[in-house]
This record gives sequence, C-alpha cells and structure tokens, in this order.
Amino acid sequence: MTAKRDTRIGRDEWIREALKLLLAEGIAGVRVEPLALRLKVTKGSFYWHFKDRAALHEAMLEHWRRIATRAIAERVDQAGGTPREKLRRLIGFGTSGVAPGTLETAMRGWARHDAGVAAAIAAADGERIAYVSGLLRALGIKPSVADVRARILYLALIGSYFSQVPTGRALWREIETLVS
Amino acid sequence: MTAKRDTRIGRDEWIREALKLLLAEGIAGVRVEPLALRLKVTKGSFYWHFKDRAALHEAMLEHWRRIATRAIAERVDQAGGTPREKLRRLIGFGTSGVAPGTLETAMRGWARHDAGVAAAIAAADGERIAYVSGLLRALGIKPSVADVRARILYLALIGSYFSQVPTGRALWREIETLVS
DNA sequence: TTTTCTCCATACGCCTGCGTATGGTTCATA
DNA sequence: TATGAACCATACGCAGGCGTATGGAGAAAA
Repeated sequence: MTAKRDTRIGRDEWIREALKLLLAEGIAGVRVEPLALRLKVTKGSFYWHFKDRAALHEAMLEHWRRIATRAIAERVDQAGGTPREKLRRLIGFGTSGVAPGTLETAMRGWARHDAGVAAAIAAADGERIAYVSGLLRALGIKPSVADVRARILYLALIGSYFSQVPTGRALWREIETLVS
Repeated sequence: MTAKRDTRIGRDEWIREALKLLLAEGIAGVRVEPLALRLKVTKGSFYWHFKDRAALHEAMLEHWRRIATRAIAERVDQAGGTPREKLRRLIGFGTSGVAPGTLETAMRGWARHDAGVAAAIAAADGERIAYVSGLLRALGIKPSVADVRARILYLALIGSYFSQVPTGRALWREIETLVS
C-alpha cells in the first residue's frame, strides 16, 4: 500500500518533477520509475503521456527553450530604468535570482552529452549576449567593443556557476566597472 | 569469443580508461562492465584491483587531485619569461591545451552531484586564483584589486568551458587588457 | 443508463549492471 | 619442480529500470 493519490496527473506534472530530478541528480537520474514513485503514480501513467523516456527528455528541453530566453531580457526590461540600472539588475539576476544552482547549470551539464541540448544552449547564449551587448552600446560603448565585453561579462556569469570561486559584491562591481 | 588480450592490467589502466569514459558520458557512464569490455577484460580483474565502483571513483578523484594543481602553475612557470608573458601563456593554456573539452569540465560536471569532488575543485580553484593574483601583482597591480581581477579572469575561463559563446583571439586580448 | 474516452494500475519479460564465489593461469621464488 | 602470490575468467544471484499488454475506474457524452 504505497499511498495513492486522489487527483490525476498531466504531462506538465511529469515534466515539472523531471526537472526537479534533473537538478538533483543530472539527466541520468531522470528515470521513469523513480519519477512515478515521487508522483505517487505508476508507469502506466507515464507511458500514456509519453512515448518513452527520450520523449520526456525532449519535452524537458522544449520547456527550457520557452523559458530560457525571455527569463533574462524580459525580466530586466520590464522593470524599466536607465541602461546602467538595467545592467546592474542583470548582474544581480545572474548572481542570485535566476540561476546559481538551478536549471541553468543542470542544462549545461546535460548539454555536454547531448547535442540537441547543446544547440539550445548555444541559441540562448547568443540571444542573451546580444541583449547585453545592446545594453553596453546604450551606455555609449562602441559596438565592436561592446560585443566583446558582453561576452566577457557573460562568461564570468556562467563561470561563477561552475567554479567554487568566492564571488562577492566587490567582484561584480569590479566587473561592471571593467566592461562599462 | 570476444577478443582476449595478451597483456595483463594494472590499477592505472582502469583509472585511465575510466577517465576517458568520464569525458564521454559523465560519471554515470563510468560503470564496471562496460569498462571491462573496453579493456578486453572481465569484471574479475576489476574486483581484484578495486573494492567496488565507489573505490574506482575515489581513485579517479585522487588522480585528478594530483595533476590538477600543478597543471597550470608549473607549466606556466617552467617556461619562464616576464609576468606579462606568463599571463598570456596562462590564458593560452586555458583556451587550448589544458582544458576545453577535457577533464576540467567533466570534473566540474561531476562535482555538482558529489560533495567530495566539489571540495577538490574548490581547493584547485583557490590555488589557481592565488597564482593568477600573484601574476597580476607582479604587473604592479594593487593586491586587493589583483585578487578580484584574478577571480574575474578565472571565471571567464571556466565560463568558456560551459557556454557556447564564441571566444576568439580578440576576446582574450580584451580580457587581458581589462584585468591588467 | 449505457457507451465512450481518458487516465491509471498491475503484471510481465527483458536487459544491464553490481558484487560474490570459486577455480584456473602465469610468473617468480624457494 | 613445487609452491605461493598475483591476476583474471566464469558463473551465479540479485536489484533496478525499460517498455508492453491488458484490464479496470471514473467522468463525460449520448
């Protein structure tokens, strides 16, 4: 008697729970039966909503594609402000809200062993850097320089997710100074 | 008849091949029987050299601990030159020889799901940054600033391993300019 | 109320991988 | 040349995970 549940379940529940597992154990940990156990459901449900395990992985990637791009740019823009304020807000997001041990890092770990994921990451990286570059140009930086520095800032952000380097307020202020 | 081998095998062979697999498939791919297949040997050999799978993983980590630290600093130092030349050489190593799709990234992926590995990474990061900081101080940069900029440079290097951002010669020259 | 459609449970066969037990080689040493 | 140690092969039991087949249960429509 392993505790049933009253409500039924949709595709989205499976995807949501799968993403949680991706965070905790990596893509190798995203397996059907442990997932079913967490959701208090059996495999019967899974194979109703998905063709197979690969289909779930594809759905996870698709989910990420939708939320990845707008996550940064829109959240920074919708609060308005000067380009300088936006830049600071963007750095703030990178260092707290959006990412540090979340989907962002999990996806990049997955990308190392899946070409499709790597392609999605590449697309997101490209869009984000274009956005950052735009911010820097709005600060009066020459386009060719702005592009390079946008990449540098972005690299440092990504690097902070995968290193054990202490990154305090002083470090991010220094980066802001250097690139702008 | 799945092709035997004439020579025998030592612990090191297992570790070497395991590291290859770590690169290709991540730590989850480092399994005993597939490994034995690659080495054209049976599990019997493995369980002679190692207590269990975890023991192999520990040996892999230990191997990395030995080669990780001296990899950067020593290779940069032994060629001599001015601090400026050393800095350029270090950046060059980071972008070609030592890392891009090698152990460095694989270990960091592993670190996300193993506290022991994360600790080893943290130690290596600390030593390397101290070295870079020393280089910058030798260029006449004030110690407090040198430390922050060393971390920034290091973050960008690590970031380049995990992003799909195009990093050309111009980018690394710009970084060098910014931090020194 | 019956029928139909959606969603899930149960049970099965298969494969892969872990770890153990045990016996067989090969090589050095006495 | 006999003996012991180092190294490996073979065979086993077990657990966990994948995918399928089939039969409900519950709600919605007819």
